[in-house]
Amino acid sequence: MENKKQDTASALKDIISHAKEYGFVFPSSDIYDGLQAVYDYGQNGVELKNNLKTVWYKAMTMLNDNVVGIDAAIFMHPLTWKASGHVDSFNDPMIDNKDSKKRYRADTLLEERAAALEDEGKADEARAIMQAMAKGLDAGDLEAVRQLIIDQQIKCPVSGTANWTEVRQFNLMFSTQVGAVSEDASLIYLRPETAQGIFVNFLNVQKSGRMKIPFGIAQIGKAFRNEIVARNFIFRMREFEQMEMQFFVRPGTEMEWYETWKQTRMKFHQAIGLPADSLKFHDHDKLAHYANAAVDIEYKFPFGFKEMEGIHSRTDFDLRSHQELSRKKQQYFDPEINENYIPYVVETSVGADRLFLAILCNAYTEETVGEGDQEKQRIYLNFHPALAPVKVAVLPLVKKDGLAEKAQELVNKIKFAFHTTYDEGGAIGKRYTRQDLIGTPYCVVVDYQTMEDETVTIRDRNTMQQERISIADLKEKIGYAVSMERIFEKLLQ
RNA sequence: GCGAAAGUAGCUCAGCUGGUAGAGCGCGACCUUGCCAAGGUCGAGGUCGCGGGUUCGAACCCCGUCUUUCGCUCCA
Repeated sequence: MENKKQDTASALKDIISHAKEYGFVFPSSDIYDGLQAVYDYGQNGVELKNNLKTVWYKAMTMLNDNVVGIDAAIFMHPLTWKASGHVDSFNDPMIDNKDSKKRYRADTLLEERAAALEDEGKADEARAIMQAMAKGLDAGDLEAVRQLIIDQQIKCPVSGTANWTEVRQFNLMFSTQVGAVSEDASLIYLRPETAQGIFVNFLNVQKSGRMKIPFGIAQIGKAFRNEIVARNFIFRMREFEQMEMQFFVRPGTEMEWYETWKQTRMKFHQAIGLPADSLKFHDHDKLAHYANAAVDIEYKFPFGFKEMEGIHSRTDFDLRSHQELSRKKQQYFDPEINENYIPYVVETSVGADRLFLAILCNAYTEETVGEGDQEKQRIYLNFHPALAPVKVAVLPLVKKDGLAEKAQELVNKIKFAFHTTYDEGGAIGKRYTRQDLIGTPYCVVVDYQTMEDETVTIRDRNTMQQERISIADLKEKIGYAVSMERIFEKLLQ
């Protein structure tokens, strides 16, 4: 058990090192020692991530003729977050007990105290507490709130002590100001989820696109949460990217669609190369304020099975809430049943960065090749060819005798069809390894025979086997293998 | 947030009781070679995370701080 923990810890460390060394993920602002829970994608990481986003977006919008995309702004009207429940849910003054390590809402502790006093017939005292607390909170004077808790000798119900930390305002939303003059400026939030951009555009899309229920709106975009604790590399970041689809359905049919999307999404993860036994559903015991059913798709990360995607039946919570606050009807007239209603919503929401991490962890392969004295450790990234950052590396066997020029010529022939790289430095074996380490599925070598008969060898990353083929067939052969169509075919099965 | 460990070259790390910085790999140029991390020569690259303190002198001791990893905690 002890060993296993060490193994999994080092597995993640190896992947983090590899990600940095080979240009996938760098700590943000690295030269300034990084910024907690913020990361940048490097030259290979951005290719992989873009491929993931593309395959998701196409799987949503091209494979389903009733799903369309949008790209909503990160800034939204502040009332959006009032309607969604984020403003109320995430503005709590919190306090920790140092002995029990339990965290409480400071206002709740004081309210309970006041209620207890009232029961004892000390209504005046109770009122004084509530007034002092309100004054402190309104003024943002958290130290006063803490002092109040200490003065009242409120103890932690678990540890029974009054050993409290400072009171801190926990707000998961980042805020900033819109407007150049600060007095005129209004507080605005960086969106903590992309979903609301879809909800507020529901009618715009439905009317302009003449969409009929059921239909979906898909979106990829950044979201921001001021996480208290961020852990596990890019698993929980302050700035992250979501790939979301909100599917609008007739009330009463939501559970069928919930089931359908559950299965569809699981199939997707398997189609892009994640093994079935590393994926599982995890039903939520405790439902969020907006949901009547919720399940996570979890992936077996080196630190355990963790949420990668959430599928929620959100009822009409969001649209109804927006309707109330905006006073604009969010209804759909269903011609089939001749009725107006606020649609129910089934949401699929996957973290692009989490999916990236899952794909990277899954791809990282250490294997022993050769036997006896020839035995060697080999590391490669086993990406689905359609996801790999670089599809093919063209390598001249040697630099001289015109082989380099011939190889360059070949690069120019294929580089517009798929991401191609050229490498002439060092021994051929080293160059194969360089490509293995970033997960390039194919290496094409120009050798002396090429000069005579226009054939090259093509080497497969996983098997290391080579095959000699004609240059004329190269584009088609590689193009077929690296196309996302192979993934879509699996989804349609 | 609490507790633990770590931070030295691009990477992995060594560096003794405090005495002005090392290896392997990688990287660049050239020579040799030519199908799975080849050999040789030369070279670039570090105010030892950062800031203080102690000391004649600090990578090393002390304090603070930042970052990362791990365990709790938290996660609409």
